[in-house]
Amino acid sequence: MPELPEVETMRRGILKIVGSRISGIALIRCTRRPILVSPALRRFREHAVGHKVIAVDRLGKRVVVRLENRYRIIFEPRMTGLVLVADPPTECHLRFRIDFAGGKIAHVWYWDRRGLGSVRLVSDAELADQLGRGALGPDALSITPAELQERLRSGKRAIKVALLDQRKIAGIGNLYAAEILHLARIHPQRRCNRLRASDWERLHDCMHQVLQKAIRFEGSTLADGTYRNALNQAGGFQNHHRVYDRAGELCLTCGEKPIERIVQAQRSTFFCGKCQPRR
DNA sequence: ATTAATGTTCAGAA
DNA sequence: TTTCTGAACATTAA
Repeated sequence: MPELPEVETMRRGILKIVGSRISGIALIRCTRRPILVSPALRRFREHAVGHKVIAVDRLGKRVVVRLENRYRIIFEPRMTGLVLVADPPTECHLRFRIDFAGGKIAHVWYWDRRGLGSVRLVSDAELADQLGRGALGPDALSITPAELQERLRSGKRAIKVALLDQRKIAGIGNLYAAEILHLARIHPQRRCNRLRASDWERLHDCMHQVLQKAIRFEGSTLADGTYRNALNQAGGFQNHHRVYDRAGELCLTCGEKPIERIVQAQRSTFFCGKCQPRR
């Protein structure tokens, strides 16, 4: 499930489209519900086709393709979406295609098995408006320690749940929340308003370490094998998970207690009771 | 054959 | 204001 490191890997995988001109757009109807409806498709044809890409950015868990005309194409993969430049995992869940003229990359594909994700075209103004309303908090890789503390500290929620709130901080999902809290030695059920300044500092530092390392390994491809990079290759960070999906196995850090699994906000949480003490 | 589980986001409710 | 719940979806495991 693409989180910040996976989406960052997708972004890097299509960086070579910068400077190329979009020559066409194709909607691929692979299931009863298309990823776009026809007004959106018309908008794409009107404002994206014929225009050059000037940058590829990332906003939390979204890939943002910036065009010369102040429009942006936003890929939001959610659970099973992939942004590809070649070889989809299967033909049958291809949803959308962008064609480029005169560059190294001829096509960018959007593939999505479950179809919960989206591809949207928004103007700079619309995006600024959404961000202005606080739809997304600061990105987990650019947020400062002070900002992190300021935005989360007053809440009563468990820190694990708060880290998943994209309006507070953008980019962290279920897997990386578990890994970050384990490295930071913070129990996932500790309430935000009970964390001390030193906890916030450590949390910020560990968040950076975990995310950067995961990006270096091009993200995590779990047992279901869904996540792939833009070249349809598996990531490697799953081999470095210390708690995620390891319930019952001995903690790799202390070697003394088995990893526990609990449910918070209807999602699995994994942690070590010894390395991540309550309080 | 059916049911649960998976995890992200959003709408709507508490 | 903040937090919580259920729905959207497709596929697999039990």
